[in-house]
Amino acid sequence: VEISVVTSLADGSASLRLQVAIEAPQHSGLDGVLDYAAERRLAPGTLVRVPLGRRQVCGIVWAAGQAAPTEVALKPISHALTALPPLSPAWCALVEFCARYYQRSIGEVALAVLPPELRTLDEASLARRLKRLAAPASPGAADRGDATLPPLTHEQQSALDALATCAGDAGVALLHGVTGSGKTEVYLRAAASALDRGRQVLVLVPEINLTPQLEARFAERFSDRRIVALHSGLTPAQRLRHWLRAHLGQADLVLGTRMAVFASVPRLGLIVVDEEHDPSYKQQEGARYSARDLAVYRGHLERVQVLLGSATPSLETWQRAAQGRYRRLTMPTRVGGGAMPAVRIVDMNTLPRRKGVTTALSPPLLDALQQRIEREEQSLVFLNRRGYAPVLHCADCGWKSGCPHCSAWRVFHKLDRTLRCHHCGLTERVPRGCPDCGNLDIAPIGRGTERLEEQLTELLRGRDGGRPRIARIDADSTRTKGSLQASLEAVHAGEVDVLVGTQMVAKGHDFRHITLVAAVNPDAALFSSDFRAPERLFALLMQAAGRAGRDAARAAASEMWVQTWHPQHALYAALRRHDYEAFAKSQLDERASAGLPPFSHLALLRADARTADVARAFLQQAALQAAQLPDAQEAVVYPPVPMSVARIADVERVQMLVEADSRAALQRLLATWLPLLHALRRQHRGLLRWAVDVDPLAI
DNA sequence: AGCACGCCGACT
DNA sequence: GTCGGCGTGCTC
Repeated sequence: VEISVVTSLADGSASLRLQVAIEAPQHSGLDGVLDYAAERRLAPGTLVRVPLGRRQVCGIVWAAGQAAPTEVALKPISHALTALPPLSPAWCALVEFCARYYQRSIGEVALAVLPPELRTLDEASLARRLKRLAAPASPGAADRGDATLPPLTHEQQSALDALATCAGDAGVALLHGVTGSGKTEVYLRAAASALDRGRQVLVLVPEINLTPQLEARFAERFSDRRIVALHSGLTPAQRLRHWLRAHLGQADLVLGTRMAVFASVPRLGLIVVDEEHDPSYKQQEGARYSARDLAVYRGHLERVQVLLGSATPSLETWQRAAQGRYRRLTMPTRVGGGAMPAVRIVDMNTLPRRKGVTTALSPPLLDALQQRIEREEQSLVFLNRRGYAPVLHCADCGWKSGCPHCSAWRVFHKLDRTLRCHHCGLTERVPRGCPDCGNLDIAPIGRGTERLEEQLTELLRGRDGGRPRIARIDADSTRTKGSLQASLEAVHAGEVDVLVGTQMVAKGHDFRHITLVAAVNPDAALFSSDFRAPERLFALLMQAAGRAGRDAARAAASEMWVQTWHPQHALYAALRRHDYEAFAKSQLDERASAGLPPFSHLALLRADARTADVARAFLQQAALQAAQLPDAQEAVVYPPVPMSVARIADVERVQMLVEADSRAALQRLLATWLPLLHALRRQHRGLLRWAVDVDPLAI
């Protein structure tokens, strides 16, 4: 910690100079920590309030090298929140790494990952909240008996044995277990071991929706321990309270979404990343960090074990395990010996063609669904597209329901008779007739979950001969609080015959009575320009398949149906055999020959502007600048291209791919290049913003 | 990002 | 004559 004495205050009194990370976005140009004067020494990690321009902002005392000399007279710190224990050096190191790696300012990252409420508190209200937290001791160590732990399978036992041999050491383990193999039990036992050593455990899940279920499992097992959740669904007050409990060491288990990787945890003993392959771990705005990658780094930093779990690991993780950098633990069979669902590929080409219907529900699938209803079993029909139909169309004049502000169609939602743009949010009532020619006969093209629900209601019969009981779960049906929970409970209670949903239902939920899962129209991802689309599709379908037959007694009869126009595709062949390893190998071979990740490292430079010309010109200039840099030879900068949705809310979006053989080379280039872009920006009138995405997931 | 300052159109 | 539009620039 470098704190030097300065004597430049107006009244001539001696004072300390210290560095403070403050909340200032990347493009503000304030990329470093700022210097302030203080009358006494403050530990790094202490929360402070400081003047910045004409306002007061929250800051964190930062440990850093020698302060850069500055001409600006130092302003004094307004006050320090010393009631709060300072953030640890390890926490600061994690933030610093994140800022450097993802090319954002330290202050931006540090303040953005604190609970918003904490940034606004003054000393008095902080003291009040801390006092309230201090009151109740740990929830009575009443029923601590580990009486009824479920027996472990051999696979679970050997995974845990392997973890135990290096417990307390740093190191990453990949727990590769098929759906239903009991990964959660391994998490629970590994957590128990860390808790017994007096440590805290951090558990990451990809989606908010999955926290209640996992939280319940942990709460049931560790009834004598305090568990807190950290995710954006909490009220500001809850989030602050939970964060403080973690920070003060009162919470033994911290469970949350990607933001939780930054939880301040003084006695960290284990990090679990469930469904480590899930794209939701990548933050998509601001500092675009990967919570999974940061978890690995944090484990390394704090010398604790990191457990990455998945049935379909990301190829990056798989590759590292193959290289021996991660320890691989494999659980290839389901608990109770249940079989994986038999995969049936329905060749849509062989079905009689009906005019205008391209993605029909095939008769064999409808039969299979009907049979499940008769047998009082449940089915899940998966379609990754919400709304009634993706576009409306006028057959007379050719009008389509485009969004006036985006290069995208507006989706027809029949339930509330609206046309909605899923990109900018524009929502209007469906016009009575074609807006261009007045034709009253405008028709939906394609199908979303609303329409699928409607079609299934028409085509299936309930067990009593009446209407089938169909539930739909997607972002629309779960908008109001508690509605997802209510729908899930209806499914669990057997009040639903067929569950229709988007990927929201394919992930993680433990349905006991589902014996058939169907993917109605998954083909689009096979021909996406995004090289990761097949990996995502395979993971999603494997995960969806895993919803079937979770009750071992019914597993033998469970099936996964896939309707496709490309039944010979290698992805489906691998899916049919539940052969992740073969799929991963073929994908890695393709990636290797194409020089794509994990065999190269990517960054995307994005530019947003009112016109595509301005955005493109900025990126072209930026590419020219990059070519001048000493590290230019180590990277390839590709020409700018419009993003797949080129315009959103009247903003044109263009991006440029940067590729390098090594992470270090990419980092070197970005570190020297991006500062130049702050200056370049000023030369491009009409450029709204630029940003870099390191290790982008979608390109 | 805020929050200033700064120079041009429709109102009391 | 002012209120206010958002362009430009600065914050230790």
